[in-house]
Amino acid sequence: MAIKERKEREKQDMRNLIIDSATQLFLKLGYDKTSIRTIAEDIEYSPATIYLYFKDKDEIFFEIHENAFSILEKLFRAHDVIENPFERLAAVGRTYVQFAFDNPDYYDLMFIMRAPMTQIKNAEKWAAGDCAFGYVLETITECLEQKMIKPADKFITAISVWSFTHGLVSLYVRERMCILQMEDDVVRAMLNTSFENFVQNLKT
Amino acid sequence: MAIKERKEREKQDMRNLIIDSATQLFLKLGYDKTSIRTIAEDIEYSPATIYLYFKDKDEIFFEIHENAFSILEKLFRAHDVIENPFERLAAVGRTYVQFAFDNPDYYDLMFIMRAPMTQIKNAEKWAAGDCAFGYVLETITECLEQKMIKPADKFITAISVWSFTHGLVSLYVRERMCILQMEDDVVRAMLNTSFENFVQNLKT
DNA sequence: TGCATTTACTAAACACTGTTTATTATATTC
DNA sequence: GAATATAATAAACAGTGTTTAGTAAATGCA
Repeated sequence: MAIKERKEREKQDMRNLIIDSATQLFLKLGYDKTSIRTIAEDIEYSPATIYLYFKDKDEIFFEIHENAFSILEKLFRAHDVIENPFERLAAVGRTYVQFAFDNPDYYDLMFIMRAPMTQIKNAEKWAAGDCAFGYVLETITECLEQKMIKPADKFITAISVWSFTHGLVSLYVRERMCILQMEDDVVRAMLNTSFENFVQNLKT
Repeated sequence: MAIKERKEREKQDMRNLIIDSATQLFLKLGYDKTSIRTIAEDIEYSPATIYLYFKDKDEIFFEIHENAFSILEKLFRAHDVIENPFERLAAVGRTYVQFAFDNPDYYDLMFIMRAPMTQIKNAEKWAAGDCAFGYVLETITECLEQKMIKPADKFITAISVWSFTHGLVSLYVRERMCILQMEDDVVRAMLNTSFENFVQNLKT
């Protein structure tokens, strides 16, 4: 009975079709304008069909959120070749900032929006976030072992690095950097400078 | 003709009634569940009446957002008495973090949500934000003049201080600190420690 | 092959949302 | 007292996420 397997494949194909359409619409129109009806129209199915493959809208956006994390993780992994852990940490940070500038909608979904997080409420783990944070944590641990950055608890340091970088880009993404009354590229340059200063200050 | 003035007063009273109701509902039920209809029911008027006093929902929340800033500003001003600018900066930062912990909904509206910012799109200024950021900027300028913190551009330093602090609390408010898998009060303690470390590292 | 059952899908509805329009009742002016 | 201006609203519009009941096709079994 290969029918069961074919059905399984078709079910997965349909999920992919929905996710692909939702992702494309999300990046083009933003979260609010990507409604179940918009997706349904795009894939030429009725809105109700989508609910046969996903529990609710949040579940769709959790999947997009996970895909975005896998993109970021690949960008992180590209720095595995950097031997010096401090240089690797700096490179990962720059990649994080650049990713947010290049993909503000993905960044928003990954680190700011509430929508995808409702899926993890009182659940075991946030695997995708764990993976990205874990990468930073490992690199920081190496830096501490080799006494390349100021001695401190590794968790405190990881939280600090992440918070600082997230603060920079999230204030930008959510348009609070307008208080600077500066051109967009000037603001970005300042954020980059700010990040470089921060990283240098981590040094022993 | 004192009628015009009375009408003006009545118009302002009605605006206050709407804002007070909206604020109370927002703090109790959150942004999403505070609908125009909910507010209308609460003040015992029809939904359409609200539109005679406010352009749209965003305008209501912009006003709440401004009130929240005036609360934060008062808390900031309480530190005016601290002579040492570095100690003042540290105190303001602690107040900022505490404010976010105590009023997560206000904090969200002030620094994370898009809703109130649509009112300032391509406009002259974000007065409330300017005021709070200005206070930090002034304090940092004093610190730099008295060579109490590491020499750097005052804007870069202000952005850094704000970003770091915002990063800490916004990751907490938007529930990303769940990756730590720790009790809520432990997380808060770590965020406080992280902040104290950061402030100490600013020192010359 | 023919019939029963399961699966896949959808039209329509439900309960909401922000917002606008046409209408009515009240207050003010002349 | 009649004409005008103001204040408030009922009802509708165009959306939203989601559920329910019903249909048509594919599958399992005799």
